[in-house]
Amino acid sequence: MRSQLSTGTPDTGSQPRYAAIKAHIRAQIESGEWPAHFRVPSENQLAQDFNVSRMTARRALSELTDEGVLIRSQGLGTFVAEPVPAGSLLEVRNIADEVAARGHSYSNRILKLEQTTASTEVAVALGLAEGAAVFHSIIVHLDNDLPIQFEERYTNPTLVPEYLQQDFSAATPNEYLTRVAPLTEVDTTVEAIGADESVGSALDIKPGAACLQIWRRTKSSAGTVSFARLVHPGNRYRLGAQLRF
Amino acid sequence: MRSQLSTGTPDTGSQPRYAAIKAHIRAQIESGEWPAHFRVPSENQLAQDFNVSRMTARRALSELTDEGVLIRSQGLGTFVAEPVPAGSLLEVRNIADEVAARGHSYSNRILKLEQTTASTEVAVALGLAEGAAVFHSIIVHLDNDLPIQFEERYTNPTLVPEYLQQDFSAATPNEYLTRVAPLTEVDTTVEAIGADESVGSALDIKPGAACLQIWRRTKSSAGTVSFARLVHPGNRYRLGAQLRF
DNA sequence: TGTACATTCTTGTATATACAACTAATCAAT
DNA sequence: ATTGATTAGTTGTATATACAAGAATGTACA
Repeated sequence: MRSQLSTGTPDTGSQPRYAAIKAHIRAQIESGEWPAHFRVPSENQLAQDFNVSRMTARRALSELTDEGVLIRSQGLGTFVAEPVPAGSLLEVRNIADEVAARGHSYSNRILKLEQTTASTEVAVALGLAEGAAVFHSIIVHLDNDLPIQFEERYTNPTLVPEYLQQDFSAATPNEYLTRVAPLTEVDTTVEAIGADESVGSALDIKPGAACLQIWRRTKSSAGTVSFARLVHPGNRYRLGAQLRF
Repeated sequence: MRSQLSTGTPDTGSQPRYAAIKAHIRAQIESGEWPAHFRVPSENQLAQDFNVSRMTARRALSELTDEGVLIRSQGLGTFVAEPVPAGSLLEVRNIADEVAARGHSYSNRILKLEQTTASTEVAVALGLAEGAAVFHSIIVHLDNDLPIQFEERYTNPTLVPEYLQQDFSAATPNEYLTRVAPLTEVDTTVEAIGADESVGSALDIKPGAACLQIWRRTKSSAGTVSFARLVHPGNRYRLGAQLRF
C-alpha cells in the first residue's frame, strides 16, 4: 500500500514514474533476463515493487504493449512478446510457400468473395469503365494461425471469369492468377501506415500499429488482371526486399 | 458532475464508453464537420457532454492521438491532425528537391558527423574489414521545419575521403555522393517498423508509431560507397514507389 | 469419476480526486 | 509601452477505489 494519500506529484524528478518502470522492463528484456514468453510481474506486483499505484504500473505495461514489447491477456497475465522474425518481400508473392519454407502451417480466412461494381479508383486501376462488374475478395493469410497478411483484391472478370469459383484454401489468389494469366508486368507501391479498424481487427492488432502496405497491379498481355492491397503487421513480421531501381 | 459514485461498470452494453467517444470524434472528422486544425472539445467538455469522468474522455483523446488522428498540446488543447500528404519513393532520393517541389522549405539538422570503426554488419555491407575506419552521419531532414526523414549513413572513407568536410545544408549526402561517385547499382530493402526511442525523439513521434524504414546500399564502379538507413514517419508522410521486379 | 461451484489472481473499465505544468489573456505597476 | 504577477483553462501525472470479466485451481457434491 502507499503511505501517503493522493500525491499526483512526480517526485521533483525529471521523468514520470511510469517511464522508470518501462525502462526497467525494457532493460530486463534486452539483457536477456526476461526471454520471450516470460511472464512479467503483475500490475499489483509492480505497483508494490516500485511503490506506485496499480494504475501507474498499469500504464507502463499498457504502453509497452502498444509498442509491441509485451503481450497482455485478461485473466492470464503479461508476457514478453516474441522478437520479430525477418522475411523477404520477394517471397511474399507466394506467401503460402514462404510460410511453409519456415516450417509453419499456412492457412487463410476468406472474409469476402463477391461481385461488385467498380469505383472510380478501381476502374482506373483495372482499365475498366466506372461501374463495370469486378470481383472483390478479402482474405487474411495466417502463419501458425497467426494473421500475417491482409489481402484485398479487385480482379478483372473479363480476363479471369472463374475467379469467384476458386478454392483459395488450395491455392492463394496470387498462385491462381499467375497460373491462368501469366504476368508480363507488375507495378508495386509501398507505404507505411497505421492500421485502421478493419485491418486491425482482421490482423488482430491495435488501430494505429505500424504496418507495411503494398499496392500491386498485375498485368498480363491481355490487360490489367488485378489490383491488390496487401497489409502486413510490421511489429509481428518484418519484411524486406532486394529491389533494383 | 456524475450523479452516482464510482460505477466502474460498462452499462451492460457491448463496447466500452471511451469507444463511443472515439467513434463520435472520428465521425465528425470524416464527415468534414471538424476540419484539420479544428479544436476538439476539451477533456472536461467531453466528460460533461458524454456524462463520463474526465479520465474516460481523456482516454478517447489519448488513443486517437496515438493513432495519429489528433494532436494534443499541453496548455493549448486538442486539435484535428492534418491528413497525410502523398509523395513518391523515387523522389526520396533527392529529398530536398521533393520538398521544394511541394513548395515547402527544406532544411536539416545534423545530429552526428564523425569517424568511427566498422561493426561487423557495417563492415560486411561496405566490403571493409571489421574495425576499419568509416564515416558515420545522422541527419534529420525537415519539411517546413517538420521532421520527415531520419537518415543514418555509413560511408566508405577510401572512396569518399572528404565526406566529413562537406556542408550538408547546401547539398544532402545523397546529392553529394551521387556527384562524387556515380552510382552503378543500388540495393534497397523496405520494412515497416515501430519507431524506437532514438528515431522517435529525432522525428518527434511516439515510440511504436508506424514508420517506413528503407535500407539502401549504393555502389559505384570502385566498390560500395555507402550504406544508409532512412526512416519516414508513416503517419505524417506517406511514401509510394513505382518499382519493377 | 466427473461435473459444478466457489475462490483467487489476473487484466480491463470507470470514477473521483489532487496537484503539476503549460499557455494565453488580463490587469497592475513601472 | 514594456514588464511582471495573477488568473483561468488546458493537458499531464498520480493515486485510491470499485466493479467487470477472463482464466486457472481447488473443493464439494452427484
